[in-house]
Amino acid sequence: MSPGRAVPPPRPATIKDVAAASGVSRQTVTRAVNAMPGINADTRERVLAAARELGYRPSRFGRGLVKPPTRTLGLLVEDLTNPYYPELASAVLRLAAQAGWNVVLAERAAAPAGGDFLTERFGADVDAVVSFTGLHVPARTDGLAELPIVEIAPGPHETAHGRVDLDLSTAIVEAVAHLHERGVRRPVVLDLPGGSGRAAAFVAAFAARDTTAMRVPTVSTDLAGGLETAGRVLTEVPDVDALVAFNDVTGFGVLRALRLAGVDVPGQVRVLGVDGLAIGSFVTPRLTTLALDMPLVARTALEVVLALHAGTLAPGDPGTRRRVPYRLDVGEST
Amino acid sequence: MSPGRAVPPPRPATIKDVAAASGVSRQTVTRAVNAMPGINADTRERVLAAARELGYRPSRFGRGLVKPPTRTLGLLVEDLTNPYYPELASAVLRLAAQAGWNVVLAERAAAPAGGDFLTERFGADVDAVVSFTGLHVPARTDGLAELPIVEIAPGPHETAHGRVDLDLSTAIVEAVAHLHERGVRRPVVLDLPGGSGRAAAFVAAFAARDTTAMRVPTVSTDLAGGLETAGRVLTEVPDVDALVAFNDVTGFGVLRALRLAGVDVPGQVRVLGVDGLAIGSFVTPRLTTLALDMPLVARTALEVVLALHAGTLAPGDPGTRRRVPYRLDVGEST
DNA sequence: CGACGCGTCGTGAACGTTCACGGCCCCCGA
DNA sequence: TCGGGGGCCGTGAACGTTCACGACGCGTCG
Repeated sequence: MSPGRAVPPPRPATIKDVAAASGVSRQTVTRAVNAMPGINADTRERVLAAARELGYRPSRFGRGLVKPPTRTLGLLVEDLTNPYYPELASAVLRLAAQAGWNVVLAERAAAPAGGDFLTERFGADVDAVVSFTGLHVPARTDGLAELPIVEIAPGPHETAHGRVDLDLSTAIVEAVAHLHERGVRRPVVLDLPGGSGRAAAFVAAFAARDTTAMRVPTVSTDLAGGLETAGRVLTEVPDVDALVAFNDVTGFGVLRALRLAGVDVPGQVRVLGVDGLAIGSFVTPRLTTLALDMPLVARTALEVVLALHAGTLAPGDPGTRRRVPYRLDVGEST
Repeated sequence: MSPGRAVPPPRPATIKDVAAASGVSRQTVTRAVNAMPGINADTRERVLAAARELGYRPSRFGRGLVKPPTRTLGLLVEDLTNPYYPELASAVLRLAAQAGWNVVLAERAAAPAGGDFLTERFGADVDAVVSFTGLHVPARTDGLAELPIVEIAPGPHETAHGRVDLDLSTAIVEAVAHLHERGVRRPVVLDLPGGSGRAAAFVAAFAARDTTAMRVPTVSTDLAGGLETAGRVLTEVPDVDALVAFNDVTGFGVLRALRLAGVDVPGQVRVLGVDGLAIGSFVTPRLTTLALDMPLVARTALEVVLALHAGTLAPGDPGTRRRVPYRLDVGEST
C-alpha cells in the first residue's frame, strides 16, 4: 500500500498499536489476527493491513500466559556431528512429541566452558532438561527453584538429579565370552590416552578367561585415531587376533587399517566396536558392537523427567535412578 | 520437613501461593527464588522451603513478558535418523546460539500428515521457522500474522516464504565431466521408482557428451535399495562402468554389492553418490559425491530468516531467495 | 534528641494477550 | 410502535512475573 515499508518501531508493535492504527479495539484485532468469527470482512482486512504495516507479531509470552500452556523440554547433547547423538535425539523428539512436549535442542560443544550453561542456553523457555553429555551437570547452589533434570551418562554417579546409567559391564563380559569362544587369545584393547574404566573392564573380563589383553592408547577416538593406532598395533603385535575399539567410529578406522594392510576380517583379526551406531551397517564387514537401545534410553529418561515435572517423583527418590544395559550386537567382524 | 510430600495442587502453584504460604509478599519470594540481595537469610530459607513444598516453578511466560525477550527458532527437519539432517541441524544450532537464539527442533516424519503442522508442533513458542524437509510449507490462508519462514529445498519453487534453493545442476555437469574424463562410457543412473528430475539431469549431462546413460529404478533409496539394485544391474548390464547412486546411503549399498560380487572400485566400476555425508569417509573406498556445504546452507538460511524477523527484509523481497550449489567432492570411488 | 542511613520488606504498575460479558445498531415481525 | 434477535464491536479482568518506589524499624552520629 504505502510506497516504502513502514520503518519498524524500535519497540516491537503490540496489539494496542494495531488497534490504535486501525481505529478499533484490542479484541477486534484479536478476532482478525486469529481468524475468529464475529467480525466484518472489511474491518478484518483493514486491521490485517495495519498489522502488516506495523510488522506486528503476537507475543508468545502474552499468549502463553492466557492459553493452556505448552510444555517444552530442553535436550542437551554433546555434539550432533557425532552420529551417536542424533539417534538419541531423534528418539527423544518422537516420544516427546507424542506426549505433547516441544524440544529445545542445544549442543554443549558449541558452548563456552564453565558458566551456568543450562540457564544461559535455555533461558526462560524450558520446563525440564535431559542432558546427554559426558559431563556431570552440577546442582545449582544459589537460590532456588530447581527445574527437573535428568542426566544420561555411563556408569553410576552421585547426583541430585535424575539419572539414567548406561551400563556396559554385562555386555563387556558377554562380548569377551563371544570373542573367546571364537578362539581369540591375543586381544588388544584400544584405550583413551589417559586410560579408562571401559578398557580396564575389558582387560579384567579377558583375565577372567585366562587371557591377557594388551592396552594400547589411541591418539584420538575418531576415525584417524583408529586408523593410525591399528596400523601401529599390526607391526608391534604381529600375532594379534582381536582388536577392541574404544567406540564404533574408531572401529571404522581400525577396519580400514586392516583392509589397507591386507588383513582378513574376521579371518585373521576380529574387531569389536562400542556404541551400536546405526551407520555401522554401512561399512563392510558390518561391525560387531556393544549397542544401546536408544529408543529405550530415550523412553527411560523421559519417564523420569516427566514424572519429576509432574511431581509424581521427588528429586532424590530412588525411582529417579535408572539403568540401561548395553547388549552385544554380533555383526560380521567377529 | 513434612512427613509425606505435599499433594501437587491441581493448578500449578504461583508466586502468590508461595507468598501466602510463607507469610511474605510476592517481591520477597522473587528475591529468594532469584537469589537477589536485600533479603534476610532466614526468610529466604523459609520461602524456599515453602516453594519446594508447593512444587512451585516460575512460569516462563510471566517471566518472558517482563524480561528482555528470548528469541527462539523452530527448525523442522525431515528425519534426524537420516545422517543428512544432523549435519545441517548442528550447523544451525551453532550459528543460532551465536546470535543468541534458541532452537526448537521437530521432525516432520514424526508428525501426522496434513494439519497445520507448524503451529501444532511449535505452538506458541517460536519466533521464526527454518524448514528443511522435502515438502513445501503452505502459506497460511486464514487470518493472520505470519511468522517468518524459510524453506531449504532442492530446486526453485514459487512460495511466499523465504527460500534457499539447493542447486545440483552445475555439480551434475561437473561430475559427469569428471566421470567421462575417467573413461566412463556405459553409465547407469539409479532413479526413484517414479522417476526424478535429478536422474533426468544426469542422463541429459551424459547425453551432452554423446554418452547414453541407462536409468534404473530402485525399490528404495536406502542401503538395501542400493544393494539390491546394483546387484541386478551387474547381471543385466555386464559391461556397466559407472553407477550413479541417488544419494550417499544408496551409494553405500552399491559399494557393498560390488564388493560382494568381487568387482573392483574404481578399477572396473566407478561409483558416485549425492549428499556429501561426513560419514562417507567411514566407508572404503571413500565415496565420491556431490556435496553440500552445510554450514553455508545454515548460514544462508539464518541470514534470511533473521532479516525477515528483524523486518530488514520483507516477505516476497528478492533478497529472500537464495541459491546454494552442490560441489563435486572427489573421493576414491571414481 | 532529631536526622540520617541501612537493612529488610511491601505496594502499585506494567508487560501483551485472551476470555466473558455487555452494549449498540439495525432489521424484522407482531 | 414496540419487542426481540442477530451482527458487530468494546470494556474490564485475568494470566504470573518483575521493576520502581516507598515504608518501616533500628542503630549511629552530630
